[in-house]
Amino acid sequence: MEALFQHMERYIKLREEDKVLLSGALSLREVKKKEHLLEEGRLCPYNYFVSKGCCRLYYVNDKGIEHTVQFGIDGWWITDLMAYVGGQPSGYYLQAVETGAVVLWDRRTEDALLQQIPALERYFRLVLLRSAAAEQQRNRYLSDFSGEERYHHFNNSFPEFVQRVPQYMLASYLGFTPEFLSKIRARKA
Amino acid sequence: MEALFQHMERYIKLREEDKVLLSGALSLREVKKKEHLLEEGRLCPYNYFVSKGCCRLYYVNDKGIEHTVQFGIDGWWITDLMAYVGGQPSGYYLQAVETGAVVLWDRRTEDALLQQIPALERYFRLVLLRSAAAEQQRNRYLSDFSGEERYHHFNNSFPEFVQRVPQYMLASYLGFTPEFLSKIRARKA
DNA sequence: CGGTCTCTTGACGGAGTTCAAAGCTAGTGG
DNA sequence: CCACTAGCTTTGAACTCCGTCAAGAGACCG
Repeated sequence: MEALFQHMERYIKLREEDKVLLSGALSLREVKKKEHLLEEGRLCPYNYFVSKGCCRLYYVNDKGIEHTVQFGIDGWWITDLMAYVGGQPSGYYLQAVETGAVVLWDRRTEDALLQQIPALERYFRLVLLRSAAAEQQRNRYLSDFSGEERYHHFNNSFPEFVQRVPQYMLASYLGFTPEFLSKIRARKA
Repeated sequence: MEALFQHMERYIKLREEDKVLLSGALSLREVKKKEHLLEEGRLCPYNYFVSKGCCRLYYVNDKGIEHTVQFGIDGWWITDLMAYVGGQPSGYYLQAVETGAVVLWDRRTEDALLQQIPALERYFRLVLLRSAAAEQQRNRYLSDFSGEERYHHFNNSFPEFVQRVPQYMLASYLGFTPEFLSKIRARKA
């Protein structure tokens, strides 16, 4: 929870009473490695702030193949936005990649909190601005680079992160099969 | 400009004085077909509201191939978010696909306007929420469907829009070459 | 240890690209 | 209002990246 306050204070000022309000309204949830926070077909009234550890958002296509669409590490928000906004059943799974903790932001208490702490409107606007910008960037990498280029680029940009996740998750995030990732690595060695 | 007010009023209430403030701070710009609002290498201190017509955001890769990353029709915001947020030179082009008009939202007057009309924080939060959700959706289509499936899906979803844009733009948006689009169409006929 | 994930390796196949050339369309100026 | 040109679309052949399938080798956890 403290991690969330710190994150918020990078963008807005929080008074002590705001923190009290937030502490009362939000809940911190510990998650074990591989545990699911959301599964396909369920409603998703939450936005998740990764306080500690690492989560991933993925879906399973009709051939049974997993596709990771987002990793969320410490200090990122992550959720199925369509299901969060629209209230329909989700088409995604949200899973803890590592043991850690998330803060649950509940859509059903969102309006009340935003009224009591108007600065949060600004906070979420800025957070969304950055995540939309990141998505735009990711789209560009996915469409412009070859699989091998994406791997090397990602590997150079986040060398420590690559060690933290299994290769099949990384492959599905980078948009190719685990077999192909294995072949890239064999070439480079 | 009136189109923008209507869009804002779908999410928040605007007082007459707010509209006066906005009218003074924002500018409406007419654009001719094929005209560029932003070019690679330039700064991008604007967010663009498409008031009438259709714009597209694209980049050119090192082989000289254009990739359309977003279409913005009436009632959508469109810009290079990285360059807008970060203030670096843009890596994108923003071009009018049809003759029309856009409203320019200037980052340099953003803070002042948001202070004078706090409800706008909420408006932009909700707009960004929806556009981030749309990007998440688009990512899924791009990674999970074959080129041919994407074409048919898009064609069924937006049959009237497909008529409005040249095929090479559509192909680059759907993630394949104009030649391939031509072959899909030949198969179906 | 034993079983279940995870990673590697190789042969084959297919979706989509590249290159080149020809046909078509639409905008522009005379 | 027609003719010309530049840009857009079509078509085909060769090629490539990467997926699929299958089988085996590690690696991790109870």
